[in-house]
Amino acid sequence: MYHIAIRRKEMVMLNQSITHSVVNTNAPHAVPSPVAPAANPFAEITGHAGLIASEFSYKKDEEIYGEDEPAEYVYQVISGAVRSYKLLSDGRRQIGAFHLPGDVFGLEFGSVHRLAAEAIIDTNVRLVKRRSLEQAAGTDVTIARKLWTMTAGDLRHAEDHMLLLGRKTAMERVATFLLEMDRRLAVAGMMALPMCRRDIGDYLGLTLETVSRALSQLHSQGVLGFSGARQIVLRNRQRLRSMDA
Amino acid sequence: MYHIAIRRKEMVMLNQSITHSVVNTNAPHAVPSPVAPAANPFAEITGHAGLIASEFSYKKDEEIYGEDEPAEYVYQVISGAVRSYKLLSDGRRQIGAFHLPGDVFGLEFGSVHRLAAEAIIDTNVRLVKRRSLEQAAGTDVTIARKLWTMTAGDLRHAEDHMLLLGRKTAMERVATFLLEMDRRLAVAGMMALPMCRRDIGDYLGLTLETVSRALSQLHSQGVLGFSGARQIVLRNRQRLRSMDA
DNA sequence: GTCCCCTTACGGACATGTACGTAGGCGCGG
DNA sequence: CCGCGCCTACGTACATGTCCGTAAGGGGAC
Repeated sequence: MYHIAIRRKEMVMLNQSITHSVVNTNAPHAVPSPVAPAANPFAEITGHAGLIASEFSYKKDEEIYGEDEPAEYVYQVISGAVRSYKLLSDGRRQIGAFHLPGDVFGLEFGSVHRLAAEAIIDTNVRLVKRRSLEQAAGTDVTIARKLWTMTAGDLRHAEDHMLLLGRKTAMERVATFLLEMDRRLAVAGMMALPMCRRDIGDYLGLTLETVSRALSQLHSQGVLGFSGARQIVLRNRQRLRSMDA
Repeated sequence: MYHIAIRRKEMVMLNQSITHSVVNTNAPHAVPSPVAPAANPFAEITGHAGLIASEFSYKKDEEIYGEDEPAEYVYQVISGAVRSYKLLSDGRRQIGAFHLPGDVFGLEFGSVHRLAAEAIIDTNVRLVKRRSLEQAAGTDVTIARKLWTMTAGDLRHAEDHMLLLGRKTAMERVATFLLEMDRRLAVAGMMALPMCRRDIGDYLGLTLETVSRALSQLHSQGVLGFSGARQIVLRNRQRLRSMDA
């Protein structure tokens, strides 16, 4: 099951490479990109180097790549959401990052992916071959710098997240999470979370029950409001910031 | 106190820059470098770009740079040990990494240090100006690639550490720590830890007491032996690996 | 010899895990 | 088009456990 999904992806992507389409609108579920080209690191890179970018779609909970799989492509979320995670042998999971529209993910320095990636909801991505990027970086300092920038951005997030996982209380973690998501995906003061409580827990190093309890407590204190479990309005960001250690 | 220490460092480093000494043996506590030039990322870079590398010394517990301070220099440990950490407002601390002889630290993509750094014991470092590295990277793709490599290495460690902090038990964390230190600083099957139990705890997201309890338990099980609290011999690495989730 | 660090014991707190009740979404059938 | 029922996800309560915090004693390093 695992391997079948991979195999299918590779075949389609091969076709896309053969057609050399800059944007393959024949890809299943392809949609127009809502990402502004000006603020788009992918566009900057492909523009500079004339790289071929394809598009692809993943259904909810579909694996994009596995841990320790060869890193053939670098991805950018067009629409939807992606989780990057590591697993322990008994199934315990740590989500290292959520990737939202505009985010680049799957960029590796080495030859394999250090984390696995799955679509949280139906997701469209743009992708380029890692080899192409590496080659371009070998001759163009601007590209090389861009790759460094993106890895450094991931490192910054990881450093902040280590502090959260190692030293923050459950309530502080949830407050941090809400402020991060508010910053990254709030529209008109409201955010529509794509991920379930378990994903949030595995991101924050908590159980889904602890996340649920913390959110309920914040709700009863009037710090946030719900419109369904995943539609959240922050009513008191200052209060939330003061909770975030 | 905090600012006085910084001021003194900056003044001495300024002198070193003025003298343009490649290796300033007049720096306090300077010692010959035990780092092999061939496997030395600093030597690779400075060799390529003809950068000026100075040396400097820090006493036990001395601050090397603070969180959010301008990142003027990039460092390499010659001898001793360094901890990089973040603090919460109430003093809770998360150590993100230990830097041992040969390790490069303090490399930032942005203009400020995202973590603070302190000498764990008396420590000698080699350092180069960040601006020089950036300039060299702007013209030399090899340098640019090297910088990316180092940041990517830090990211890999951070990703592994997020899994530890978010999902491993106390015993698993200590087992992971012991195997990491064994790999990085064991000589003749024995390791001499430079850091105290509190540092270990703040690295692993535990208290020093929990670390102590775990080590005692491993000792009573014959997995490790002590020659003083910080001299440890691993007697059963396989057993330890099986404990590391 | 002195001091700091480490160890160890005990009580307690926070988060967990289990269990169960509930609500909302979706498909199916009418 | 509407209503029903199933299913997944979410909320809540209680018992448990792991880890923490305090405190006191011991040992090694300088």
